[in-house]
Amino acid sequence: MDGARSMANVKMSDIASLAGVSESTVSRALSDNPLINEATRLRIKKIAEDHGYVLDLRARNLRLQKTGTISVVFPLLHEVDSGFSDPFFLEMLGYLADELSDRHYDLLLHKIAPGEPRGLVELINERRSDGVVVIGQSTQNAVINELASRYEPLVVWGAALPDNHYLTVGSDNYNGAVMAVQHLVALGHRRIAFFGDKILPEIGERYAGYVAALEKADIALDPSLECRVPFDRLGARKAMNGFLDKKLPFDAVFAASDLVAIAAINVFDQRGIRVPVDVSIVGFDDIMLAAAYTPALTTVRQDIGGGAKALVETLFHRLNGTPTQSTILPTSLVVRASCGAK
Amino acid sequence: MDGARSMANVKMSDIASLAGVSESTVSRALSDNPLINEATRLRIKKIAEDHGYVLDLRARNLRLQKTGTISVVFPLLHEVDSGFSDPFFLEMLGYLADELSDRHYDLLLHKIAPGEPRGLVELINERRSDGVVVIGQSTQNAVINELASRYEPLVVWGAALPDNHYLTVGSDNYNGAVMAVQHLVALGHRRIAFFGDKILPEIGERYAGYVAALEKADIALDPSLECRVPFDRLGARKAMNGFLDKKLPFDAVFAASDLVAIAAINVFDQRGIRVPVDVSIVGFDDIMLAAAYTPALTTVRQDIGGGAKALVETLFHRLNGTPTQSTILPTSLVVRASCGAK
DNA sequence: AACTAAAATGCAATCGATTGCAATAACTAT
DNA sequence: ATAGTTATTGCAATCGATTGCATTTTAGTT
Repeated sequence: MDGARSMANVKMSDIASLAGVSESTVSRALSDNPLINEATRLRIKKIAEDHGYVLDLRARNLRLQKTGTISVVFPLLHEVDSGFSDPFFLEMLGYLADELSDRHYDLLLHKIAPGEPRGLVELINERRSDGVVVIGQSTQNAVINELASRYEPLVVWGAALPDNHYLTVGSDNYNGAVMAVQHLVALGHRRIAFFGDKILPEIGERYAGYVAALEKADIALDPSLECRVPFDRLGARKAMNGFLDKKLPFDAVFAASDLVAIAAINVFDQRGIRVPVDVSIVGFDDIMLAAAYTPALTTVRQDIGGGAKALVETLFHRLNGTPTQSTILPTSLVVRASCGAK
Repeated sequence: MDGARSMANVKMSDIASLAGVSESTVSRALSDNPLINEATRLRIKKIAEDHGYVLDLRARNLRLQKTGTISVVFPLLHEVDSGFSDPFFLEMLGYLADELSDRHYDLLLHKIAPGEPRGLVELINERRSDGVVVIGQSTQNAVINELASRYEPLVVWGAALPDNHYLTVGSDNYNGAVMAVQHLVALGHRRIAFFGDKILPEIGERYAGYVAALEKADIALDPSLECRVPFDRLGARKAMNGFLDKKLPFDAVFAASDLVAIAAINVFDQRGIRVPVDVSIVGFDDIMLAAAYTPALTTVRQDIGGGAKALVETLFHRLNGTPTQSTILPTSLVVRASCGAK
């Protein structure tokens, strides 16, 4: 770990000697403290510049008791696929990176495995970051709740569950699902399947919207039309094939996410079921690839950029002590080819 | 920034008083230093545990002159799309996160805009991380080269350009492209278009492979069959539509990335050109969605997981002073439906 | 020129750890 | 017992900044 850094390592005391002043003066000059004489300030800045001086953030942060960093945590949905699975999360990450760097904050990326929620607690205790954004509550609701009672600068992307004690930012999953299903109903579909795992809070909300929309359209809910699709690719295919093997008649699918929709179209294709000719399908998320898919995916758009912005704003309000609330972002239906309406 | 942290903030000196020993002893006990008496060590650890003590990494890192963090930098390819564009990069990011967390290192995520390469230099100077992984040299080769001469713990994912002074880990783009094009040739195609922007080093290597494979097959290179597809979605569509407007006959496409291939299939579809019936297409990357696409994409697989591993290993060798070299990872052809061979 | 007010700078403590060296306690051998 | 080890523990300096308070310098007033 030595000899690795071959770059000039100028520190504040060096600049101080060079300028013939004290460290205090250098510190103040560099931070534009008005106590310092204009001429002195300029001279010091010039010297610092010339010698390529850069503040050591470790030291400054230790002194100031902050870090200039925000942790972004992804609870993994399952053990199988070790990478991030859903492009949705990744788009969110990109936007978060933008929002944070606009505020000159750094982004510390963490993944926590389903087994070990302790990770979150340690992350916080080590004081590596000034606040935490958790992307998706997954099945960790209880842990997050417990944690939030002791740690304030925490915001979660996900569903606003009734028993949450933590701040959330999330999409209006319920109404998004209602719109999706109503659209399918309007196209004349009656036997609409639900593909997704409603154990996850957000998916649960989407399922509730599905149920409500069916009820409103006077279509009896047929529980056998629900296919519990897990988040890993193989499991998903297996579940969907199992569903198809039952040979239940259905004319449309409301998929709980675009990824599920895409996987479904693929499985359908292999069995000669054509989308949207034989079956209409609507997804959820509007990931970048939804528009580029063939057929292009009808889907419920979540405002990912807006979500990232709200997450960061909410977090900074917390950090500054400004009162804030949870946010629910509106969703909208994007009609494309996969539902046959085009 | 005050009152934000409501969590108990126990520090080492607190544990020391509680245990009736000095801070030194606590420090040593917690790090299992054999100097400390077994009984004392256990007692101190117990107390620390009971009081939820966690090391303040800022302080430790300042003292030890390290950070326990690795920066991962994404040079943005274009100004338009502010998010990360390519799922390939994001899969890479996921794997890097795994590799680093296995080594108990944190991952600091950075994006640098095309305009301001200074970002990289500052990032390094602020000493926020012990090393840097740059994902894709983009068009920043000169900057990276200059930087690498002064800063050692730096590894770059990308092409091993002849004038590089920095360590790289990358795929065998050339041979991957050769395989892809040879496959198309073997299927009887003669007019094979190249879709991609060869200004980027890696794409340049793929183009070279394309040219070589054609030559070997005695097919004259037709420059009009090259379509310079930029990285942003709109620009890409525009370029491809422009290409199609020229009505040049072609029977296959070698796309420089899966994303380009997917976009191409989409544009083709809108014009009634069917894949693989009318045109065969081969992509590059094997992103997760390549298999899930309809038609499933024939593509050149890059070993992303292996790449991430090599990047991290190479970087740690650098940090430890162990001599290392650049790595070129083998690529392989994955045959699926989009080339019509299935 | 003398004195006061204001402006500019420096001193030294502090953030929370680690570690070389000195000091003390506990043992061993004679 | 006594000197000589050896096993434990503590002191104090250090990492690189920031900042309240004291101090010096400069400017302003009569």
